[in-house]
Amino acid sequence: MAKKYKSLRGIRDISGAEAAGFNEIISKASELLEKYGYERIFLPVIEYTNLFARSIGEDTDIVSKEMYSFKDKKGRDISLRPEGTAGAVRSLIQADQLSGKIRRKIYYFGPMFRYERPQKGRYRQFYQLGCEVYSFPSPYHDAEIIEIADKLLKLCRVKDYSLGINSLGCAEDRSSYKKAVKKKLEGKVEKLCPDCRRRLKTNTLRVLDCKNSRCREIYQELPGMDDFLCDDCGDYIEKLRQILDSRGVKYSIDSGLVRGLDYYNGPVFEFKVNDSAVIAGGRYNKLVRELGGPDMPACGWGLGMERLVAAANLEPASQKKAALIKVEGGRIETCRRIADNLRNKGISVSEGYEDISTGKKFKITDKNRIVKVVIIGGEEEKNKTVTLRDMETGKQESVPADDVESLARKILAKKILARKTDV
RNA sequence: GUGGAUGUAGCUCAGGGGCAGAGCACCUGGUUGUGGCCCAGGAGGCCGCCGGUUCAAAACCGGUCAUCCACCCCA
Repeated sequence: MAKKYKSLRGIRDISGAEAAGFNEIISKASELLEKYGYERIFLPVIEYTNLFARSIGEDTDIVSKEMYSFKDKKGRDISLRPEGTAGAVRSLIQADQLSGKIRRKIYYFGPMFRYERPQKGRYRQFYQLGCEVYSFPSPYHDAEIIEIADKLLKLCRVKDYSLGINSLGCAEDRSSYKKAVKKKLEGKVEKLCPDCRRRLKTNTLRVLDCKNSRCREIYQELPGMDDFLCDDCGDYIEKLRQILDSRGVKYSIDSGLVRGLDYYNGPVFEFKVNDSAVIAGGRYNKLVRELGGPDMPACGWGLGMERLVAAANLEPASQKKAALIKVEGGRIETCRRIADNLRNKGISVSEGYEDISTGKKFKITDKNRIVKVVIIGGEEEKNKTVTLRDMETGKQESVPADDVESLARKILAKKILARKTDV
């Protein structure tokens, strides 16, 4: 037997209930976002590596150790995108969509790639849905994307999620805060965990996110970021809080929330379920400029599909389904005509023309959890009728073949329940 | 990148140096115009891969790859 091929490490196939969940979340999210004026864009999954290095930050873990990078046939350094924002900004600048525009709102969905050890809710190829607003900085925009995220989680019936908010301030605020943190910790470096000792040098603010209890104790004494915010940044986050309060969005201030991408400044936020971030984002006012575009502030978030599907309580997809079974004496033309008639009525119809026993056809129908079956055979052809069978009750009735209305009504009539308990 | 657990049939797993196993699923027939239940039969495996120890390895040892979990980090 030939060798069986396997998918790459951390790269999975998504099918069945999970795939249905993806479908449903995408349709809920895009409907919601479009109501707010966001337009979908489709972006490439590969870009030049330096786009990500420049935007996300050379020293971040994502760029320094988690990028799926390689050389193409001409030796160019390219990477599979680890997130969506860099490509979105690149695309808008390239098409000159930002200069002179007052506002631009976009959303995207697709696979992202990070070369990490796979774990629960974390894969090398994973899917993100994200949205972004490019416009003058107004806390109403920050509030809007947070509100949309909140609504989406509610639409997906996610239970027990929490929203944390923080302000990273502007570059000046951050650098004075960093200095203060370093100074305060100077004499205590030996007491910190090895990770924090490293972070202190490479990515100072990340120490605040440490889970180590001894580190946390030490950090209790640190001043908060909010003490270092300039008036503008302080007013901005305050205004955002007021707007969220007035819209009934619940949140808490989380001064340890620092984010792993360098391009953020100002407000940042995370929606968490069981300590795992499901939707996270913030403001990035300097990014467009950094990537060669005009001075265009922006904010946005990204959503982890695998994590959201796992946390969501979605209704099973609507079950407007029927199967069509041709038995001895039935004509394929008749079956096709009736199947199409029903499809025009919004019913999903699967036809089975395999040359197998009738029992087998019913068995397949049962396996596919289809409850309503339209049977067409010699008897029906002669009487110009079809037989409609309910697989749950076992009852059958005869319906005129071309009375599409009544046939469709009967198929949709009873809400189809889950299959009799599999005992 | 670090640590732990686990790789045996499609799935869930048992076994433990000497015949490759169970349940579920699958296929055929009983019943070629009727599924589930029942009965009878069947198919399916280099026991993850490579090497070592041994008369003999699925089992013991080493390596490797993969999966899961935790850490790091992140969505």
